[in-house]
Amino acid sequence: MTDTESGSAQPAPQKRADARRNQQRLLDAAAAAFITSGVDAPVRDIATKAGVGVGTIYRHFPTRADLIVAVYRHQVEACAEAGPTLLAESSTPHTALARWIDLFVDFLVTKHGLAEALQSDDAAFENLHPYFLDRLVPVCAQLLDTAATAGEIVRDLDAYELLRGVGNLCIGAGNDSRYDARRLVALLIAGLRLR
Amino acid sequence: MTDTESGSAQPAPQKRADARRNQQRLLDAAAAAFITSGVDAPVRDIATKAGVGVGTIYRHFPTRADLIVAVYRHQVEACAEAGPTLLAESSTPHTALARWIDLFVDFLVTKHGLAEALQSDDAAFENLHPYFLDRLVPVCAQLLDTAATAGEIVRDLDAYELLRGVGNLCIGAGNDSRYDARRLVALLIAGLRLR
DNA sequence: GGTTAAGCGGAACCATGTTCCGTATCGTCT
DNA sequence: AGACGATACGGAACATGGTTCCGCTTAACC
Repeated sequence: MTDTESGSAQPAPQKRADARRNQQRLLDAAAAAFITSGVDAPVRDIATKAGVGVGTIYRHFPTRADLIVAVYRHQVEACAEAGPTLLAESSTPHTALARWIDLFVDFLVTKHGLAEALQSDDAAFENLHPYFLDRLVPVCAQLLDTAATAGEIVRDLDAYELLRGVGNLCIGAGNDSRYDARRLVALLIAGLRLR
Repeated sequence: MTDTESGSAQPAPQKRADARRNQQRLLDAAAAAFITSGVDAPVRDIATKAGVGVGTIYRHFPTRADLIVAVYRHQVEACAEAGPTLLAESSTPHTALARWIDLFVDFLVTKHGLAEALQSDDAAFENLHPYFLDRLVPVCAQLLDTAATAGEIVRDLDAYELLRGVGNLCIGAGNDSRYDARRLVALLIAGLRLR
């Protein structure tokens, strides 16, 4: 699926074996660290866990966002691909939209601190926006548009704004039993409905 | 209103003049710094702007939250007091609720980074939650309860959750013209309505 | 085995928050 | 006025975490 190896022509000079090995170790260590300490686990910790020096982490993943993207790429892809599927399988476009948003929320609340990072304007996370947005906004837009065309929801909200809103609502879910992000997201989606 | 001076008895030994002067300077400098650099403006910057040493800032405001609270206390009070007033003046409880939430949103989006800080689990901001919540949750609860009793909105959402949700939605407003927190908050409030 | 460039490690540097203590100043008492 | 103790001050020193850089290692190829 990705553009690594077996590509069209020459531009893949095949990295050295130790480089590939270290990259994998870093991904594993980062995934583990993200679970225990959240997505802003100290760089040194991740490097130590992977048994490499800090320099190596920066060589493979220049910014923290690159590392996060690499770790979660599969899941984001899965979420993106679920959009059309749900649209085909659900009884109404609004149902599909609601279910898809559920997937998105699940993804965010299970990754400690990811929602925060996504909204943060910290330079380290800057590349996170483009990646998530490029991949998910079109999917969400299609769901919104289909539902709007079916006359189920209001028209004047674009996918970007909705995704950011949902992402924002997910901030701090998980840390606080009195706050249930899913319920608020559900209210937001309910607010979209035409009455 | 506050419990400073002219109190009941002995426990106010009257601070030294330079201490009071520095405290005021710090408040002014912090207010200015918060506008230009957000609520996490570097401690040293604020101290320099106020013409004092960093030690002085910590003596007067042990945590950043204390400083933020001191700077914005008036406005939080005003917001809290507006609750009953709106309830008395508005045509319906739901209108009062919507207007009050508007005030709250206005407050948050005009203070660069305050919404972020409010939701952050950073230890430095820990005292921010109690203050805001103690002051505003009861007000919001009364608005919610009145509207629910009037049969205008759903019952199963408590004030804490709503305020956190609205606070979350305000994160990053102001930095991004494509994201309009007010619109999403309005949708959320719309989602509360019984239909 | 010899050569070379990709890759590595981690010391060093920078930015920030936080603590601590020697010194300066205030307020008061004589 | 002068002295004295308590209060408050400043900023150096320390802690933490991100980021850079360069001398050394080693995989890959001849």
